[in-house]
Amino acid sequence: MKRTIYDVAKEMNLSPGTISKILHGNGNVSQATRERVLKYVKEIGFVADSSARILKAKKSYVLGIVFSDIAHFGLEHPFFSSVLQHFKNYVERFGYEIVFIVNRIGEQELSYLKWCKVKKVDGVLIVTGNINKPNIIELVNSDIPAVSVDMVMDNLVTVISDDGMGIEQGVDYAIEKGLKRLSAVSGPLTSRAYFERLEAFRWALGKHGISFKENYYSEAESYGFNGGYNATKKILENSEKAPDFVFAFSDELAIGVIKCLEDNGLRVPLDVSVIGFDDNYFAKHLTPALSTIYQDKQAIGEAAAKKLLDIIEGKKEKIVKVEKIPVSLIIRESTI
Amino acid sequence: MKRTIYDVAKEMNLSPGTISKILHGNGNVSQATRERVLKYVKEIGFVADSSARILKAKKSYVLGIVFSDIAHFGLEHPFFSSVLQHFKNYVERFGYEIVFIVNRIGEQELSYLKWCKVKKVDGVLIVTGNINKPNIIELVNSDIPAVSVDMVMDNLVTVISDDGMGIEQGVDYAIEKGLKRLSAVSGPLTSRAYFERLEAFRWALGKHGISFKENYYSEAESYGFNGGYNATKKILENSEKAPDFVFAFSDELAIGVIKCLEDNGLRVPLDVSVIGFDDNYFAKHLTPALSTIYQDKQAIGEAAAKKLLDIIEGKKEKIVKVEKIPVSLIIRESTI
DNA sequence: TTGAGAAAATAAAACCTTTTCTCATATCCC
DNA sequence: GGGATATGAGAAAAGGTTTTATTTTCTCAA
Repeated sequence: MKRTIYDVAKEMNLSPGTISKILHGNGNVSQATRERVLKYVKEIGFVADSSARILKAKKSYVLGIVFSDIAHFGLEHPFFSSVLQHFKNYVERFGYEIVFIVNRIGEQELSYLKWCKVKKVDGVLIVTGNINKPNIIELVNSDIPAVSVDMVMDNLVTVISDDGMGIEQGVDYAIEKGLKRLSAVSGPLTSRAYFERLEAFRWALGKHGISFKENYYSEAESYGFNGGYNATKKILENSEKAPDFVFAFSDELAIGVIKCLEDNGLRVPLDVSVIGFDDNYFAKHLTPALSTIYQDKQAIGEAAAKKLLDIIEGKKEKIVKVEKIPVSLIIRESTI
Repeated sequence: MKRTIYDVAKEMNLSPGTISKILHGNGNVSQATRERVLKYVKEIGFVADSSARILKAKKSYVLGIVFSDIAHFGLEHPFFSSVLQHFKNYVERFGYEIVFIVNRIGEQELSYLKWCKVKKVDGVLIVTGNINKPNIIELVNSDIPAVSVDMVMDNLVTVISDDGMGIEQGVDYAIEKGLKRLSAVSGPLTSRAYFERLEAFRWALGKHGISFKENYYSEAESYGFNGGYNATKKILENSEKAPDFVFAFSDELAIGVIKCLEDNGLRVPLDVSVIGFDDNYFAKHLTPALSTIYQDKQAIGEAAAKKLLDIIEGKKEKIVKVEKIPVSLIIRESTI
């Protein structure tokens, strides 16, 4: 009962080629037949077979997603999954669908790039903090349109939050409130975002004439709660006077930071103010509700989508290489 | 520079058919040539074109995911995204990949079923609380292998948490602790899970000789924080004596419940104990840390994957129609 | 009426596999 | 040694589109 384009052609006394042109191409066909065919096609609900189309046309309307090993969070990662959701929504409006890139097909193993070629994906979105995988480097340097979120590389178009802006806002706020002993807890610096936030933190201190003190800073050995907790412990141990402000470079870290502070008899925000980074959806439900830097996941996802579609459609010239999405400081209860 | 199976055949002095058989089929070919070809193929990194393969073989090794409109959460939904992650991990081990089903291809709109046919997906996973969409019903009643999580329908294989077990454990615990005025806050009953939890709650009360009191129960008008908050308010207003236990049928609701309780001068857990449902990853970081029913997302995702692959591979007989995954009670600080 | 040129439609090749059927060769048994 | 059977490999069709080159049809001016 499944119809082919050939059947449709027969039923309409036309050739398959004409039907094809009407459905997808833009060759010469009269307005009259075009409308007639469109009407009929809609009526019988005909849709051209996808694999045959891809085979011949070498275009799939499929976008590959590299979404791997993000701190072993995968799809559950609150930031990346949100970005992906908005990316998905955006591209679907333009008839694209998304599929996760894997490194095998059936029994055969292959590189990401090879996979993309074999699948004829039109482009890829790279969502990962992990920059140094040969698989990804190969992909980025290929001719496949690619956009990344949160990962900066030569010749790779990227959308990121304006980390510098966020850090500056947080530090400015602390200064404004008269806080003196500003400290910071970063995630592993192998991640670009953390690295950049640390740089910005140094810079922002400098702006206010404060010198960066090693003992008020600690790099967590892991991303989550434990990382934040242990890093804070280290700061407390290494400093005569406890800090009165700690900038946690992610909300997850912040939870650990606060817990550690409290375990050491310090009250948040009375004794020390804490600011996180992300504004994950649980931030507002913590006690105290977490002050944090809001990252606009929707803007990021959509900007990445737009850029990727632009590249695919050949509008290369108008694409700026790295786009920074503004962030904003949200003050809740974890700061004075 | 891209090689076809025809090129490979030529280079090895064989026919394309033979190469194909070696790579994927299982026809008659001698061990010697098989090994020779396999070696060469690996060496040059040849992989057969996907669309041509799908076109001819009518099998795609692609699994469609219906993942729509879950309370407008999408991929960010902590429960479903986790289940999906584990599903994905499992099927990838067997050479399958996943793609999100959408309701259009390029410019053309189509039903989920049509989409699956056109794309030749081998099976679908339905991840949604929303049962009554014609699109989904049509899909379920088709000949496409389907498995769902959290959605029970005739002739649909399903994997769910053992909601009854969870509720019973929670109620048992409350009774054991001597709590007397047990109340419950449910999410919208249009969702099967909530409906079943409510049934179980009634039953569990009965088991202990307690009658279900309408004024100690409230159905939230939405899924999240606000839903829980307002539902609790209603209970407080409708009852002479405040409950000393409230079973929130999700962690998200529980946050609202606790907030409302506290806003009304009731201390958790001193005055009233609260138990949630899910054990989302933020549950342990709330204050007080939330006691809750742990749902095993990994077991659910993997069971669903296994079932789907079984159906696809024709092992229909050995499939039980609805599989309930055990849950467990986790006591933290929100209960006495 | 004719013919040039534009517009519309067609025919057929190409895209790259898989699979069925057939053929050739090797193996076996009496 | 000869017929029967197994085994390995190939030829060719089929799968359903898109696209290029070609033909047919139409329009309009001379």
